[in-house]
Amino acid sequence: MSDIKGILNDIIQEALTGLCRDNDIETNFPEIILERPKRQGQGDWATNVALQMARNFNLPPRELARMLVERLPENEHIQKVEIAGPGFINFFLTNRWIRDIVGDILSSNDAYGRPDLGKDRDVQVEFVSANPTGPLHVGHGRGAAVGDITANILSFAGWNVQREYYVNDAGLQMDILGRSTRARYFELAGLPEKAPFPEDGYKGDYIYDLAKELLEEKGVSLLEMAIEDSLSYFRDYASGHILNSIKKDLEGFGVKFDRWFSEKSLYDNHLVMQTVNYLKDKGYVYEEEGAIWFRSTAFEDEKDRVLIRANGVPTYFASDVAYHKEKFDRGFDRVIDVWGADHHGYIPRVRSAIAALGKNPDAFSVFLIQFVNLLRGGEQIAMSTRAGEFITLKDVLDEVGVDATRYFFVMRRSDSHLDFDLDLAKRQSTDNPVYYIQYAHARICSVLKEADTRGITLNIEEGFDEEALSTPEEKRMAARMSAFPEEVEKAALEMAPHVIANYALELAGDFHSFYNSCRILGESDGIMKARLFLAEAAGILLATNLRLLGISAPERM
RNA sequence: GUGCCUGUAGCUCAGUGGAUAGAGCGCUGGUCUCCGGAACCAGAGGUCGCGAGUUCGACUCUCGCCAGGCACGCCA
Repeated sequence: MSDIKGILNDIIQEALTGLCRDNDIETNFPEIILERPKRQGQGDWATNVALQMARNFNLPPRELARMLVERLPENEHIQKVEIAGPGFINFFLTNRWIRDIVGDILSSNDAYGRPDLGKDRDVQVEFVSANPTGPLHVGHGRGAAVGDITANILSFAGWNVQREYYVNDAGLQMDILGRSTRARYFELAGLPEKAPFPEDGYKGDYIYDLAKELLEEKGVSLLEMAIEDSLSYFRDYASGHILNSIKKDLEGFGVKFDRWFSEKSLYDNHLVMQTVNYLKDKGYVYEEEGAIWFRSTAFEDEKDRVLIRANGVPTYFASDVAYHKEKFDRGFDRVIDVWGADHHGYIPRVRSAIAALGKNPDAFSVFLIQFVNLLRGGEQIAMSTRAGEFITLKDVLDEVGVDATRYFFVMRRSDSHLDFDLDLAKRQSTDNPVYYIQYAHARICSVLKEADTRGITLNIEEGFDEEALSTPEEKRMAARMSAFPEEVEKAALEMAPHVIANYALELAGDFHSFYNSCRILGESDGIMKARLFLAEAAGILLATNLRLLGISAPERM
């Protein structure tokens, strides 16, 4: 491996330690910070260590920098070292690192840049988890994309990832769904007065569709059914069908879950009551005004929470506590929930419950997803879930396609609002970042293919002349490629898929600049091969990024 | 009222203690005899919401304001 940063770090460390010893200064100095200067003329790498240490030495930073530079040993990677600005030390490298980085990428291929953060530990990512009471809307789509891509990144980073969807198929909402469907069925059968539509019912057209299906399948036979039987029949029929279409939508979006976990199963297996009793045994439960409370204020919540209502019905929170106990009992080292940002107030009580259950709340993290603002031609599209008027995920997928939809959902930090412009997303032009990235990949494939048809053979084992790569565009792209391991590590640690989305866009931009200013085929053999290897490495990296994003990497467009 | 998130170029956003704050779109002006012009280059455009503080150094950390969003149920 070529770890130029590590090499520089060692050299500086050594010089600094020596300098400290000679001057009777403590050698427990802070970590040496090395970064890539943004500006040209400031070298390939730079350190501010002289600025940080100047006080310890009681010297002006520039003077300390000079003393440090004098002590730096010769190294094949280093061309020259300069002191700049207030006391930065800038390193100008020989081209050796470019050969190393390109060689690494070509030999590691799609494994290049894999950080071993997970060390094969188990992590569960639970996301989407929309109630089966209606189709997935755009907000769920963002959660789906963020969850799925985060899972991809964690998996790439060495975690053993399980994707799970929590199905809220128990409770009051299900009954309302059943009554809504039943009311529409009676309405279509011409008897609306016999089953009035519930006040808080689901008004979307999809309920009519379900009722129509039932009329076609079962005729009017359900009109005669006793009310208790018919309610559960309509409820199960509606939730079952809606869940199926949710599964189909997600599949069409390229999102595949390892497990669909039913809330109802928690009740069927008595896990909810067992969990409440467990907390009771530990002394975190008390009764007041007829309800059973969890003493979450013993941990980090601002008020205690009801587990069992006065009417004997458990709250949603009760089953959620049971669910999280179940998750940890399955042995995950980390548990990640992806929620809509409107649920943020819920975090302290769940963390409290996890702590009360004797689990480590720091092994649990919640990933909040902010709202999506859907635009068309710059104008916001008005939506109302209550009135059943909203754009569904499927609508968006049908209109703009999977690749662009996935990209747009993760191009911004998850905790900030997202403007999603449908017109921009489906535009197949330079404005659209997805096509920009895919186009770079296709171009690379095209050049490599053209090289092949011209009978040019490439074998990285034979190496190439890195001195043939001399333009700023080539170095810029190579530097970007060498930064990929840090970027993917950052994306994994911070669970930040937008880091990958941005990186891919920047690398694509570097490639387009390079391609435009550097002729490849037809140049002298040394230059041509060096550039072909460079392009091939960029292609591998673009493909890796697109794979992490779950976006296709076309060879032709 | 309390808590959380956000405030950076005309617009949408990157940037979690370093040098002259970046990118895309939009605007202005350029670039192909040639490997894919769905591309590239250049220019204009900023009191980083406001004000203090910490620091050699602050868009970044702390505190206080201002503005927008969200949450504060025996709803889910």
